[in-house]
Amino acid sequence: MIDLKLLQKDFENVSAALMRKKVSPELIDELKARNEALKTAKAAFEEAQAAQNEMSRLFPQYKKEGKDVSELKAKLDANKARIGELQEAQREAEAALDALAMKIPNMPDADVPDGADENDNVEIAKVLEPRRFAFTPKEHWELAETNGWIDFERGVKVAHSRFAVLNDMGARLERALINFMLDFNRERGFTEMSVPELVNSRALEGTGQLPKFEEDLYKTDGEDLYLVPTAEVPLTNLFQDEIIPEEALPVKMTGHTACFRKEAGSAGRDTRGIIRQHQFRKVELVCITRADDSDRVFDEMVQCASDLLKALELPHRLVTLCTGDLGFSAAKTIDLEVWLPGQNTYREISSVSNTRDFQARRAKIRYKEGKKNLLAHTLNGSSLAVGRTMVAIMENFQNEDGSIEIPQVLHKYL
RNA sequence: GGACAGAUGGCAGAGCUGGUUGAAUGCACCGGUCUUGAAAACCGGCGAGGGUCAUACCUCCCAGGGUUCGAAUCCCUGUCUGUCCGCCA
Repeated sequence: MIDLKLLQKDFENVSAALMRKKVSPELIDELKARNEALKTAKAAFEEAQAAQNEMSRLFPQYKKEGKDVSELKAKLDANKARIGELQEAQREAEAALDALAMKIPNMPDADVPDGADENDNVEIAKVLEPRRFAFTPKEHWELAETNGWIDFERGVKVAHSRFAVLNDMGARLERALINFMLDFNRERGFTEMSVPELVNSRALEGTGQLPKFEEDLYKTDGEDLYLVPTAEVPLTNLFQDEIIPEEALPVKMTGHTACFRKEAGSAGRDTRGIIRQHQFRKVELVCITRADDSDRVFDEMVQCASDLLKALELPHRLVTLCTGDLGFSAAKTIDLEVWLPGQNTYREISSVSNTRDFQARRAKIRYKEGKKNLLAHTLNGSSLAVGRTMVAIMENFQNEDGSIEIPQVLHKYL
């Protein structure tokens, strides 16, 4: 959630930032008005309550002195009714504000480029030269088929479209990649975690998937549990409602989960292959930092993901997302796009975001600095989407006969 | 799934015959005295959110509702935890 105090104090700049993320001026005005309405309602309610408390305190005194309490009681009864009304009004104001505020995205950082969509993202670096092929490189689904690594039909049979089965070497490669990535991250100081893959709505609100993006989530029937769309949700929310001692920061975690997404709104996109599945595995990085340390940790995470690709000998580029492509919770995001020779293009394989205190305010993640409790900064980044990494390996390491080499670093994992 | 017990500040643990109790006490932690230094001892501080220039003031003793002038304390519902039984990877 954005800082409503800041909105009140520095309306010009906050609204300008929100408008860069395409929040309408009307909505921003409404947010401000509702915030002020709540303040007014709260003041009235608390005033009536203070009066009630004060009068109530007279009660034991009166009794001790043997005085008649009936008049006092009448006054209290009258005020009590008023309190009820004022409380109701306060609650309504609060609910109205909340409903709106929870759907307002984070403010982009000042250095995030303006832009309408992904075409306006800004490339900041290229790492490794794409290999030159003496033949026309094939796309991964063709390679997967000839090598017998992926069974698309049977995935659909047991589940639904956009589900696939990995056979034999495909399954082993997936497992090898997960192990390799987790080890790689661990060596860089990230603590390996294994977390629930079903989470409650409070957690999803904390990281920003709810209330706005419910249609993208798989929900269990009759229970407040959703399948995780990313390990970011359980990992970040591990610290909800906590005040972390300063010396424990930064918290650096890595974990692997399956991720489940309905992909609502992407009908027809990437229907072939395993680029866009309802279920995929991902190794994630999540960090919680002091407010003044998140930029440094952000760079560290980007570097970590890039080095991982480098270790796998996969050419890629780093791209800063423009305001139009930035996610709901992110203040800044750098995508890593891997080169896919079969598709002759770069495709997203990792995405590292700094949400600043946006998620921390929702999930109440704080840290202690001296005597003060401050909102932490939370960051998340894929250490790499495993399925897309397999796609990248297939396409970049293919031979003319359709066989596939395995990157050197994975040999000991297979 | 059945039966019983419980949920209080960072932890432990009182209070639960309803009224300055936001909450005793111990530990931990922070500051100070003492000490060559450390420990011990002693003194002081020490939950969170809102509000205010700062006070005042309001809220929070799992959550929600109720009784009452007044609830951590009584009643109801839910959630979670523990123990025993059943079931099970």
